[in-house]
Amino acid sequence: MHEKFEQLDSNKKLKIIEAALEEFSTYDFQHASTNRIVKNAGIGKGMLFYYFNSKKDLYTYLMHYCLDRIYSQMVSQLETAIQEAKGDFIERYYVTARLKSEYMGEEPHVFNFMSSLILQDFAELPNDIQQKVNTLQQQAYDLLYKDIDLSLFKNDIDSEKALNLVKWSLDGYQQELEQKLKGEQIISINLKEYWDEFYEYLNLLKKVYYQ
Amino acid sequence: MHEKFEQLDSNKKLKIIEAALEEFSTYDFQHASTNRIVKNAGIGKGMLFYYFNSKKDLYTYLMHYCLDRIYSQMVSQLETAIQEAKGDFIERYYVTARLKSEYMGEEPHVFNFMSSLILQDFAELPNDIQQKVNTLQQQAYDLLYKDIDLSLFKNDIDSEKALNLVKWSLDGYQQELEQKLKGEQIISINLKEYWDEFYEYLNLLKKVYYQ
DNA sequence: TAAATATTGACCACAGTGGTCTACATGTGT
DNA sequence: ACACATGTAGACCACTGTGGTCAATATTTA
Repeated sequence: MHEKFEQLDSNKKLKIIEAALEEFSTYDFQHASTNRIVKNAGIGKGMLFYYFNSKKDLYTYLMHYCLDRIYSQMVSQLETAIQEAKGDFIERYYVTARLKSEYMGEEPHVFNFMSSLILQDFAELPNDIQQKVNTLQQQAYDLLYKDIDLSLFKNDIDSEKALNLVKWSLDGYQQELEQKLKGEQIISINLKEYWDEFYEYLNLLKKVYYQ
Repeated sequence: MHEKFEQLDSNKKLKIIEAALEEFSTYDFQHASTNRIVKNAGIGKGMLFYYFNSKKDLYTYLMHYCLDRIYSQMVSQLETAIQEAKGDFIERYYVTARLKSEYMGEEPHVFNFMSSLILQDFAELPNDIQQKVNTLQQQAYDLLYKDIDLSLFKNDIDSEKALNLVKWSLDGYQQELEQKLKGEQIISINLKEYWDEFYEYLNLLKKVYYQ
């Protein structure tokens, strides 16, 4: 299908993919512009349609590209990280959030594209894409929630609700962190500071929810 | 400036405003289409430019319209709601979240437009708009955080961090609720169920953070 | 050197743009 | 009944941008 494109020098390939991902993250399919994509990718208009049959073909390629990439990179990492956290849900969610943050730093285009994808009407996506997304979400969910040690929680609280509250708390901190980092330059010293602060919140959560 | 528009029958006025708000919530200023606005508002193209000088003029009008509306409707309600909650931060945040949800149900177009507004680069907005937004945010912040009774919290926890954790927890629940309500028809019975559940979460939060 | 392949961007027919203006409908005061 | 002001629609304008093509070239390969 895309032999010509796959045979390309990987730098050039990446540049085209990133330009396209950025365009499709910013505009929905209809309003995304192949002209802007080729301009940002630094290639002539003709090449895009030499590699891909159509705009739709490119879009479909990108969906599979991102899903496969996330799958191959995230699942194994998540597996080992969660294994280390054992049955401690707070630790589990912490390492998950941290992995997510790191991935967002490494591959922002992939991340943003996937974010905009799942915001769309799920039913409009091709079946194979829907299936891949479902599989991925199911796997992540299983890893996070299977064999949690509920005995860590205080006896007199509803542990199911407590799990949600922990989740929302850490999601909230993460969102705030993202917002902060948008404003300033990302200096790794600051970053360490933030992760330290994260850890303090973690300890507070353990203090109030665990016995 | 817009005498002709203001003199309009209020139903017609509202229909135009809502069509425009929806368009500007969906697309950024450049890609919003006056053609779609007049089509959705059910008026001829000429009328829009009879009421407003230009697309930009309409956009500016909408920003002021929404800010004034939110200001006049929210601030007083928030004031009395928070007074009832006294120094109890968890109660304060609960009533705030509830007000926000109710407003979103009543005026979704205004709400969505404002959401998309503040996601933009703040610096690009006109100065008077920036000022209005700042005033509004400051007032809401003051109402929420002034004279909180910190003695309600357990002694051995960092109350500043606890405030954030409570905030993130309730934000998280609210977001999940919104997502759920998008899927199904909004039946007021369900809605009651959700607010009851919200209250259970509230009690759990009080149990773990308050002494 | 010739053939094969990679690459470009001018070009196409067309869709959509913000905004104008003419022609007509409706109302108002006499 | 009429004249005049105001309200309204949408055809129309010049223009920008669209996805996609293709003939012309540059580059690689044999």
